[in-house]
Amino acid sequence: MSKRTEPNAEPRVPLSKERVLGAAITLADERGIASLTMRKLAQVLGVEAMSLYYHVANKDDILDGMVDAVFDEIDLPTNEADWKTAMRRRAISTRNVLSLHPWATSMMQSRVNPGPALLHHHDWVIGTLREARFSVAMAAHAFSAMDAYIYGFALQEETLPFDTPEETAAIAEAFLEQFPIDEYPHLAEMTLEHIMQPGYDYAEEFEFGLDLLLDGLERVRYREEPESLNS
Amino acid sequence: MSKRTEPNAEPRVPLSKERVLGAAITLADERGIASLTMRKLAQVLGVEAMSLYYHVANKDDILDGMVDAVFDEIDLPTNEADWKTAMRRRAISTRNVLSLHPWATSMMQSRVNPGPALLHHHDWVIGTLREARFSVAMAAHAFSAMDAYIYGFALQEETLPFDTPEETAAIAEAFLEQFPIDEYPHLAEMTLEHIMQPGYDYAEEFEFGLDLLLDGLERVRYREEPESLNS
DNA sequence: ACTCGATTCGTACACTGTAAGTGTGGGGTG
DNA sequence: CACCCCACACTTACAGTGTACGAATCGAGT
Repeated sequence: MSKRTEPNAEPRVPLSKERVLGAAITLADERGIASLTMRKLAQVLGVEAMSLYYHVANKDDILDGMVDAVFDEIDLPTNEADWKTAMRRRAISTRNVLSLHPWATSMMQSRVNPGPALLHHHDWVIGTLREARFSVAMAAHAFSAMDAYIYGFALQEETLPFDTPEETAAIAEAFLEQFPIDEYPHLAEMTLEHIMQPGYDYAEEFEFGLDLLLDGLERVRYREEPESLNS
Repeated sequence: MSKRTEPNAEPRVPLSKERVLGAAITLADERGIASLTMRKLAQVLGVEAMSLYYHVANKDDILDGMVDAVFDEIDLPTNEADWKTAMRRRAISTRNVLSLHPWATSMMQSRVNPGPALLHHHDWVIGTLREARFSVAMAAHAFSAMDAYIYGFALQEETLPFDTPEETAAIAEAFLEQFPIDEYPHLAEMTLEHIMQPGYDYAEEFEFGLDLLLDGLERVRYREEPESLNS
């Protein structure tokens, strides 16, 4: 008791919703979303748990804010003539952001209260498609397809038990020793001949599927109804 | 005290891992994954929480088992001549299964210990692609792209705040009243002209993106390296 | 110096997963 | 028939969670 008026104490930055959200994101990034508890978050901020509730309604409010902050990190290129290039850059930026904040992937779609960054992001995507002469219906289809792929890929990546190519090979090897190879021959083949090969990097898969989708969208761009894709 | 030897009592089915997993899945389906606690699960089974631990190592063990049970529900067509039809049916079945068990989507990729159903599933997918003369590398790309899309779509669908088209329109309307339309004109346009239109059903989006991907894969089927997709 | 609103904190409660130890009842053996 | 045994179920306990409620403290304006 008595750290009252020490002159050289911290400048005593007061708490704020922004500081709380920033600390929450850092904590989730570094220690995982499971470690994000009100008490630990307060500790990081040099404060008691209940103090947070003055700036934040409840934990869900924090999660909503974190998601919107992540949306805000996504790069939305301006003055990009080509819709495909714009979408490609947006997709790649989204994946980069999500791999910086792995906990976010499964939350990005699920938070109920959309924040301003989410709304702006969605508006930008739809607007870019519309300017490229996608019909409203087609833009909706394209948006849905692209984002399903982007978030699905991030979900897979997030939950992969390895981070680097070297780690991948090591885990694949350990995996092969454990399980009955002859029962799963194709899985074994792929593990041996592909995943364990030097230079394999799962992250490179992303652009393959992305370009598949974008090229497909280019083909149906002026179509009103999807109907038959086999031209 | 004293329900000892009542003749007409329940047949006294003993617990088992299968019964525990079954009850866990039912509970998660009906009340949400957040309601799946050891105590509630035990209660459903007419038992105390700690009794579960005789049949199950811990809660993670239950989650692993649930995921594998869900994989087992996915329909893997046999004797299907066409790889594309086989993959299409597998994808649609997966989506159906995931919409029956919404909690599963974000867990399917993340559980660390793969069960037999997961291994068999993956082996079947890779095998089907290999038989269709996809190279190992191409099969890996195709697998990754398809599953990213499937799980990403399920993730979006899971977390949509509405279940039926009518509900969708109602929520979209309520949404429009709340937010500054002129700040997000494209979002507003899509909401008004597309989502709120009678007959709109988000579920129909699935096959659009799926066919985009499958047609794209058909085009690159015999290619060794993805490189340039624009033929 | 005093007050008063803006912040922060202490205590408490219901709920979580699960470690460790205590029964118990039905089937196999004598 | 009595016995025992052990697979199974239960009791108790603990550390950790989010947060309701009310008290304490700070700092700026008079």
